[in-house]
Amino acid sequence: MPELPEVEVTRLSFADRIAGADIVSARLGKPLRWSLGVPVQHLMGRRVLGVRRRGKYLLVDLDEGLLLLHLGMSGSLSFAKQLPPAGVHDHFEMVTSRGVLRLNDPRRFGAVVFAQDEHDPVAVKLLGHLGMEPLSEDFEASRFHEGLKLRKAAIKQVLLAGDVVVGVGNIYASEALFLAGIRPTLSAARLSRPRADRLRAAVRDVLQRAVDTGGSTLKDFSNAHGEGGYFQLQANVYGRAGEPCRVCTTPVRMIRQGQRATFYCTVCQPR
DNA sequence: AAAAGCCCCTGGATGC
DNA sequence: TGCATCCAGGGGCTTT
Repeated sequence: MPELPEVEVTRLSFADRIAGADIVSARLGKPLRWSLGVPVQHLMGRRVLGVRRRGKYLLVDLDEGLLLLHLGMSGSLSFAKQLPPAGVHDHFEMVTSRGVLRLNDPRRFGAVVFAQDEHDPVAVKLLGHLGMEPLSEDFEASRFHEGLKLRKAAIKQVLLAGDVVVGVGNIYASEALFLAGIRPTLSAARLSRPRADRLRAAVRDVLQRAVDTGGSTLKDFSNAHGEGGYFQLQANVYGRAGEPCRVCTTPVRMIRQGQRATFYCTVCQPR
């Protein structure tokens, strides 16, 4: 579910409010893809310093150590003074002096991991291979083009892989390629510098617009206040198989790349 | 080294 | 109504 925009929207919705909070208690539900790694008691008495984001991970900085949170495919966070009793899909909860932080994740592909710092082996395993941050200064055009040149795989799959640029998931990969006029099946290595620049701009543009509209709520995404996003309403191709392209009216085509659906316009994205 | 497949898991939609 | 099948916003791990 959550790609970079949804994770960032989530972060923005509670980071300021939880900063400075003291952890009173914590509990875990069913196992997630990765679980804490330390007893929950380890969190008690710690203070939350702030919340950062790296790719699709949230990094909750504590006065000692940090928590890596991942929302997987179906995760969402809530943060409020008070929350209803925990349901069957609430698998992590942290009571703090400023409110309760809770992770709801039906499919349990998400993760809550404690790391001593960013050099902790578990942090290196999860974050070490990640590519450039698309909305930050370090997303340099030349590095992007160089990274793509090393990859013969389809550009859509290279975007999804996250080792050249992070945060671009299945929705925004199709959307960015549409904006850039690039066919998703084209080998990444075959992108000229001008086209790589165009794609870089499209990735930034689509992700920023998605953050600004509260992310995409396809099914059940909501920020930490429980509010949904609206980006899905302006999707050009994602989820629109057979419907007319908003630019040229040609029916949008859906194909499969590595078990994932890809949507594109055969006319607006000629190659 | 890179690429392709395989899973992890639950729930909703669709079809018989 | 019941049951089977397919699909879903991710990504680390194993195998080629």
